[in-house]
Amino acid sequence: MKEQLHALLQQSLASLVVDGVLSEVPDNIRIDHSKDKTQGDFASNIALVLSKQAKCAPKVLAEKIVANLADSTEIEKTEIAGPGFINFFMSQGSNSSVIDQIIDQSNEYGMSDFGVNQRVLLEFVSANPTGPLHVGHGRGAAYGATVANLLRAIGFEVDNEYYVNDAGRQMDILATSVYLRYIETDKFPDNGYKGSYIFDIAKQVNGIEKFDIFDGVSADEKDGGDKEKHIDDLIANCKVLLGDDYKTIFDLAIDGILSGIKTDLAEFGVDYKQWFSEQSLVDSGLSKTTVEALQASGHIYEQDGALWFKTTDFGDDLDRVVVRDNGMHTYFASDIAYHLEKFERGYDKIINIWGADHHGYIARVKASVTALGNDADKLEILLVQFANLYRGGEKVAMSTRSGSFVTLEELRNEVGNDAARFFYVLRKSEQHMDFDLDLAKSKTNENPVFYIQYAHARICSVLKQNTGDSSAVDLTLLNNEAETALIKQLNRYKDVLQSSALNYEPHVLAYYLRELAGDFHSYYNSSEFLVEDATLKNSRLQLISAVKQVISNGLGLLGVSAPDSM
RNA sequence: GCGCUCGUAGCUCAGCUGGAUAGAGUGUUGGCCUCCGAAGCCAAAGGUCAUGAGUUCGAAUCUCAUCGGGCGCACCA
Repeated sequence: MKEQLHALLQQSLASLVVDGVLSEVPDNIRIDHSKDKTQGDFASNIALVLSKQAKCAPKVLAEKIVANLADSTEIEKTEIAGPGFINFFMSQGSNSSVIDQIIDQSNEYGMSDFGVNQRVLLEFVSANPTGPLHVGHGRGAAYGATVANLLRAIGFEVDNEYYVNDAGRQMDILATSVYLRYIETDKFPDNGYKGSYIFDIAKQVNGIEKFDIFDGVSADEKDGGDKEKHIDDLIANCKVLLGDDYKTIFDLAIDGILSGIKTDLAEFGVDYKQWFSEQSLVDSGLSKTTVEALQASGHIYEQDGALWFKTTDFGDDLDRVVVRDNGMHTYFASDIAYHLEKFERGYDKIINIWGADHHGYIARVKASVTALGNDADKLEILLVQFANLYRGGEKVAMSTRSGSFVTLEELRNEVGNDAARFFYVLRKSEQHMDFDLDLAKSKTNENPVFYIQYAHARICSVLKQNTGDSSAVDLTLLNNEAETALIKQLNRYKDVLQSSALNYEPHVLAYYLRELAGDFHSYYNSSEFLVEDATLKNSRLQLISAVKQVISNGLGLLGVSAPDSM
């Protein structure tokens, strides 16, 4: 319907170009769903946009545009309003035809082929496997999974990926922490992982000799020493004394934590196509050859014994080290290789979802992409802000270091997956959010998840009570205020879905569903559905069936269930 | 200090690729169940869109400055 209006406007503008009123037809003609019913169903600001080009007042131009519009049975009337908006009032039949479309296409309704034949790589969460996911990761998980769903709904082929940082020092600290819990010493490094999950992993270790790995190590911070050096010494001792057994502990630690993360995400409705190992980049030699490639193209220089990548040539603030003076590759070096590898897989679009605290890394990663001859515009980095938890009106204190954080699993158990998924995407991703645990748990009208689910359940309940023949339907009977509003809302769904997806903004869909549910609840209170007149009854049931379908489809994309009863 | 980001109703937030009287929820106040699920509906009150300039026919939206909050500025990952 909107497409037809678009074509009609384009035609009209083209004829005005022939008449010499306009010099050219713009390629971005905007048509919006009117926010107020007195302004019709659709509105265009095109006359305001082009008034300068036409050298006449917007209202005058609007009249010319309307006069040149071809006749259409879909349009009941047009009006010029305000400073020069053109308002389109569509015929009732044109508006209500959406109901049939929704019923026909059922679960598929709303989908489109906008992104057909385009492949997207979406990397998200990618938390270090040094402990269970916490509520901060949960937001990235919910956001990423929903963005993937939205993009798929409009035709993109999306591959979800989790980058596993299984190489490097943090993993050694993890393994050493596990070993220390295994030998049950009362000494523990300041920098070790202190969480209770370390004990659980340590319990699975058996048959490995218990050495005193504190022999000869430098002092820890609490004893006036350097905590970094202290733990590095412990790791070194651990490796030497344990020999092959070190790898056994190491693998046990990472496998244990990673499988926990996988289970957690799967239960949260978040699925991955691939878990990409950082270590695999080292093993395959790609990390090394990537640095060599940068060297060959003259982007690397040596200083103080380290190799620096001249990212400032590509807009970064400072140059960055890729190989340390001890010969170790930095995390950044792996990241360069990883992104190169991503580009080589031939995706049309590569999206990374990062915690907002990593925003400082965007410039250097994009620099590396450009330096290696790829198009950095293909790489989009979306940022997700932290979530603050509130319970009983008080902010829940969290600190990763001390191990006192609320895990994603605890959150899911406390508020349920539906509420967690919905609350996480209810706010714009780059916006700080306050997550009110009490509200998410409440089964009252304060809770938007239940408000929407309730609308769905209510419709199911009504439909269940219907008896009799349902063949006689006349959608033109749906013309009271509540019905008109509801039909108008249904007509918006496809556009909402598309813009929500293209802008990576799930909250737009979440807000829409709340509005749709609200319009339904109003309708429910103002009109009776199961009336004597069979044709009217069937028509109303068709309408609310369509509402039920759209709620179900929309919630599905958000990863939230649409129960028949609650 | 430099960079990024945010500042909209008591509270939590939409609206930001410039457009018509700035919107929801919650909270407050007052109404609606002999009727399909009251986990609902209706209504009222509530605003210097942080502040000040600028661009424009038109600014919550774009530009600059100031104030205030968050984050980032490692040969860590």
